[in-house]
Formats: sequence, C-alpha cells, structure tokens
Amino acid sequence: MTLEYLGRKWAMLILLEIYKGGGRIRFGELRNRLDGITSKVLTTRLKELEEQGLLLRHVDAVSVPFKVEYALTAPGVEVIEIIKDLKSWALRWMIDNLDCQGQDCSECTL
Amino acid sequence: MTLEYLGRKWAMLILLEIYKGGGRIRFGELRNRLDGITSKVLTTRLKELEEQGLLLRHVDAVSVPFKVEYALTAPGVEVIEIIKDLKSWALRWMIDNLDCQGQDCSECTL
DNA sequence: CCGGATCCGGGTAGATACTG
DNA sequence: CAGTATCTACCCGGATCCGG
Repeated sequence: MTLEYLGRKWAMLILLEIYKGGGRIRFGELRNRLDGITSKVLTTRLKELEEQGLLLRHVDAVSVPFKVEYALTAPGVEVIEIIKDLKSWALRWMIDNLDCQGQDCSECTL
Repeated sequence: MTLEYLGRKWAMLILLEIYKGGGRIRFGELRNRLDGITSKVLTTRLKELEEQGLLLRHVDAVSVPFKVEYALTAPGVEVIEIIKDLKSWALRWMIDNLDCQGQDCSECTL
C-alpha cells in the first residue's frame, strides 16, 4: 500500500529533494541536504522507493571515486505535485511550520 | 510535522471513512468499516488527529448507551482531496491496488 | 451494550558507530 | 563516497478490563 512507504519518515522529503536537484542527485548530496538523516535510513528509503518504481539507481563505476545517482521516474515526478499540495495544505492551515513564509522554504519539514 | 501523524498506519483511511460517512461518524461504526483495526489503534489515531485539528470529538452523554461522534474540521475536509489525489495517483500507476477498478472501491487500502 | 484504558509481546524503524 | 553492522526504542496488534 502506498502509504506504507510514502508515509515513512523522510520518504517524501527525499523525493522532494531529488526533485529540487533537477530530478537526479547523488547519494552524498542528498544526505547533505536532508539535515539530520542518517546513511542507513537514507539507503533504506531509497531502496524502498526504487522497489516501488518511484526512482531509479544509476551507478557510475568508472569515475573515481565512483558515483551513484538517484533519479525520479515518471510516477515519481507525478507524486511530487501531491506532496507539494500536502505541504501547501499544511502551511495554509498553519498546523505546523509556523515560522515558514513560503511553500519552497527549505526549512519546511513537511 | 504533518507526516508524523498523517503517515501513521490507518490515519488517512480513518479520515477517508469519516468523509464517506458524511463527515461525521460514531466510534463503533468507524471500527466496523475499517476492517482489521483494533479499538486501541483507532482511539490513538483519533486522539492524534483531534490534537492536530483535523477532527472534533462530540460526546452525547445523555442517550443510553451514550454516543461519541467524530467529525471532520475544515482542514480535515480539505486534506481529503489530497488523500484522494494520492489514491488516484497510486491507482493510475498501478503500483498497488491492482485488483481495484475505481477510486472509490472500498477494498482499496491506500 | 458502547467507547475506551491498560498491560504485554514481537517486529521494525531509526540512531550511533564502523567499513570496502 | 556510498553504504553496512549493531543496538535500542517505540509502534502496532492482541487480550483483557473498566465506567456509564
């Protein structure tokens, strides 16, 4: 079921961050942008999201140090809109994120 | 954060079921409709959602046996649309709910 | 009977370190 | 750089009990 993985901690934030990075991002970059996330959780979430078909893992074994990039799939891009709606809703009702001014504020933690 | 309570198991399904019941429903009725949920989990989720301002608890202590009804607040009604979008998206990509034909199928577990 | 509260047990998610 | 390994906490579910 969708919420079993989308509702998990960090999942939507990860998708949102990949989206902000242009739909494709490296592991380390992702970890840097998501303040407070640990490698293990990030790896786990990425694996789940990949299994669900929301993103794809690309390995570049040639370059040194080697790169691993994660990219949104078509369904992954579509769900971004819903995540934005959810964020927008949360801000509109000021249930949380009280200090935030705009929907794209990087401090918003959904 | 929003997902801390919306992402919890049963939370969105509870909201959706209250909505289907006309925006207001009794505890027992809700439990009957949500196949497999226990009283404990239902109580917990309802309390959390009430604290977040998504629904209101109305107690009718007069009638015997007394009634307790839960009703969606304005934010609660609004978030329903997003939940529907999420469900619709999940169905469109057939990530799960493969047996389901329409968005309002009661078997869909999001 | 209705709407919970309470206690207990297992599984899993997440934090803290360490590694190829 | 991109992950594992281990350890702990807490969430979920079942059973039982309670107050009106």
